[in-house]
Amino acid sequence: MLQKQKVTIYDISKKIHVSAATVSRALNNNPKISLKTRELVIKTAKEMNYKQNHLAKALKSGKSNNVGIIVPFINHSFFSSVIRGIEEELTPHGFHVIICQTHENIDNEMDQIDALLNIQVDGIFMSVSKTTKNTNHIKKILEEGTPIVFFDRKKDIKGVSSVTIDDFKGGYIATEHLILQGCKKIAHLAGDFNLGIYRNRYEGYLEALKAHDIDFNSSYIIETNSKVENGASAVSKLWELDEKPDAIFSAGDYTALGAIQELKRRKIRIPQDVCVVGFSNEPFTKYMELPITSVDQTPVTMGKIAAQVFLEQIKGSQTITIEKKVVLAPELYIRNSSARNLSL
Amino acid sequence: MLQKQKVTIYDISKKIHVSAATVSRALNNNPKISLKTRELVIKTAKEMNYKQNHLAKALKSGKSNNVGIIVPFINHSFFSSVIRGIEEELTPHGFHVIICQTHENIDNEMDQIDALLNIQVDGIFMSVSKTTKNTNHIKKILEEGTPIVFFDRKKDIKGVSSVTIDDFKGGYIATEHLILQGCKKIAHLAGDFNLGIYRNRYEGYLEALKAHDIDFNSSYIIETNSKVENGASAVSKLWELDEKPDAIFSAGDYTALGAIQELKRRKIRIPQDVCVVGFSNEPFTKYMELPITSVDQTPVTMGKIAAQVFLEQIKGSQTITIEKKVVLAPELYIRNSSARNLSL
DNA sequence: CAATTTTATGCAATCGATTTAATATGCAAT
DNA sequence: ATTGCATATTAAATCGATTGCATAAAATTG
Repeated sequence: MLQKQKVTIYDISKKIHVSAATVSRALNNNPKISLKTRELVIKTAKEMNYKQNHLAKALKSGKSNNVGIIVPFINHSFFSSVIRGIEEELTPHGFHVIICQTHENIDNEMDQIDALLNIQVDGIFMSVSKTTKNTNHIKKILEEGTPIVFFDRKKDIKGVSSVTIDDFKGGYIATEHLILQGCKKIAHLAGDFNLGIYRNRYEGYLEALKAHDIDFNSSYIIETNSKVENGASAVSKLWELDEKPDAIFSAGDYTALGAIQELKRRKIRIPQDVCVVGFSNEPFTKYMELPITSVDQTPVTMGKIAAQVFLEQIKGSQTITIEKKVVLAPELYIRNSSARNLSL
Repeated sequence: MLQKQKVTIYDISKKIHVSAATVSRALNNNPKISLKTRELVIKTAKEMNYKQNHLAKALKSGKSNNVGIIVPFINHSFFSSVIRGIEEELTPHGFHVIICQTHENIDNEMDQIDALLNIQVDGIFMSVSKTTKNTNHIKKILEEGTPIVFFDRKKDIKGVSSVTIDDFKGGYIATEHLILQGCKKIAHLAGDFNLGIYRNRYEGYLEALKAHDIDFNSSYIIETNSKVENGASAVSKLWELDEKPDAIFSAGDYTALGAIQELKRRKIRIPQDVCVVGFSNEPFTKYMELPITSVDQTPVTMGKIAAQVFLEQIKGSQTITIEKKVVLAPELYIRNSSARNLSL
C-alpha cells in the first residue's frame, strides 16, 4: 500500500520556481498568465502526474460536483432506469451521482436528505416515498439553497421543478383503448391514493369513461399495493360481483400480472373474455407468453430530462429560481393481453 | 435562495469564548476536554444548528466517506440489486455510494476509475466490463492506496478481495438437475468466454457431464451474447443437428427465454421434450406462465458481503492488505421449464 | 529618458476542521 | 514557598486550491 495522491500545486511551483498561485491560475487558463508560463506549468503538471484535489476545490468553492438521488428502491426497474438517465446526462458535466434509497419510509427520507445536505451536494433529485405527507424536510433543502428536481412522484412546492409523465393521460389512453376493444365494464386496480400519480391515473380512467358515456361503477375500483398477490386477490373480489368486469386497467404491472394469473386459473380467456392493461411497461410485460399491454413511462428519458432541468437551474444566477414542470407523454404498448384483433 | 451552511466551529468558539480547537475536540469527544466544556459546546452547537462540514474534514483527513461502484449498467436487475446491498450495508457506517456505469466499455471503465480516484473515494467496488482484458488501470487504484473489492465479475489481481458466486457449481447443479430429469443430450448456451464467470459455468457443465458418464458433444456448445434473440437463433442452429438436444442449459436467463420462445414456436413441448434451465434468476423467470428454472446469485447478499469485506479491509491498518475471496453458493430454483415431475 | 500603463506574478488570506506543540492553571509533594 | 506534574486549553500549522490586493517587470507613451 503506497501513499495516496501526492503531487500538489506547491510541488509544481517549487519545481519550476513560481508561486502556487501562478500554477493554479495557469491550470485554470487564467488569461493573466503568460503563455510561456502556462505551457511550462501544464507540461510540468503532466510530467509530475498532477491530479487536482477536488475536495480542496470543493471546500473553497462550496460546490462539491456531487448530486444526490433519492428513490424508494434502487433495484426497481423504473427507478434504476431513471438513475441511469441522470447518470448518463450528468457525468459528462463532471458531476457524480450519489444514490440513496428510502424503502418507502419517510424517516429514511429525512435522514437521507440530511446526509446529502451535509456532504453539500449541488442538487437533489427525488421521487418521494409513499409515506411522505409532510414536506417540511423537503423545504429545508430549498432553505439551504440546494436545488431539487422531482421526478415521477412529486409534491407541489413552490419553486421546485419536476419531471413527470402525464399520468392522467396514461390512465385515459389505457382506458380508452379498452373501450375501443369493446369493453364496457372496466375495473380499475388503483395504487395508493396518497400518491398523486395514482390519483391521476384514476382521474384519467374516469374521464375516459365519461367521454364514452360509460357509467361509473364504484365497486370496480380496488385500491391496492403493487404486488402480484394483490392483483390476484383483487380479481377474486371482483368476481364475487354479479356484474363481472370485462376489462381490467391496473395502475401497476405487477398487479396486472397477478390479475392475469388469477383469471387464467379461473379459465377466463384473455383477451376474448377480459382485456387487461398494466402500467409502467416493466421489462417482464413483453416477455410473457401472453405479453401484457402497458403504459410506458420512458424512465431513461425522464432521468435525462430531469438532469437537464437541473443543469439549466444551476447555470442561471443562484438568486433566480427556475420552476419548470416537464410532463412527458406516456405511450401505450398494445400487446396480446388486451388486443382482440391484433396479429402479432 | 438563502445562504448555504453557515455555522462553523469558529462561530461556536466565539460565542462561548473558547478556541475552535476546543470546540473541535469537544465535538469529537476527545477526553482532554473537561466535561463542563464539552457539554457547553455540544449544547451550543445544537442551539446554533451547527453542521459539520464534511468537505473540510475530508480534506484534512484524506477520507471522503464516499465509495464508488462501477458496473456495466445500473438498470440491470442483478447489478442494481448488488448496489442495493452495498448501499444498505454502508449507509449506517456513514458512507455514501457513488454510482458509475461502463456500458461494458473499457474506455469508460478507465475514465470512471480516474474520476473516482480524483474525488478520493475510500474504496471502489467493481464488476469488470466484458471488454476488459488489460488490468493496468485497475492496478493503478491499488497504487494509490485505495482498496478495491470485485463482485461477480473479477480479475485475478494480487491483494484484491472479491465476492462471487461459485459459477462452476452453478453450472454443475444446473446440468446435473437436467441429467436427473432424464436428459442426456444437453446443449449449453454459453456467455462471453472472456469473462471468467461464463468459463466457470461451462466448466461446471462439463464436469457434471463427466460425473454422469455423458459424452461431450462440442456442437452442443453455442457461445452467445445474453439477448433474447440470441437464445432463439441458438435453438434454430441446434435444431439443424441430426441429434437434437433434449435439454438446454443457458448461462443467462434472457437467452433461456429466447430459446423457450423458439422451442414453442416449433411446437416442442417443455419440459416433456426439452428441459430448459437459465442462470441469474431474473425477476421475470418466475412470472412466466411457464416459469423458468434458474440459478440464483443472491445479488443483494453479494452486495452486503462485498461491503463487509470492504469495512474489514479499512478497519485494519492501512499497511496490511487483506485479500479475501468470498464465494457464495448458488441456488437452483426449480420451476416448470425443467421439472418433469413437479407438482406446482 | 521619465512617466504611465499593461502584463505577469507573488503574498497572504480564505474555505472549515483537525492536530501538534506550547502554555496556563490547579494541586500535591517537598 | 518552591518544584513537579497532571489537566485543560490555546495558538498556529496543516490539508490543497483559489483569489483579492500589491508589486515588480515590461511595454507604451510623451
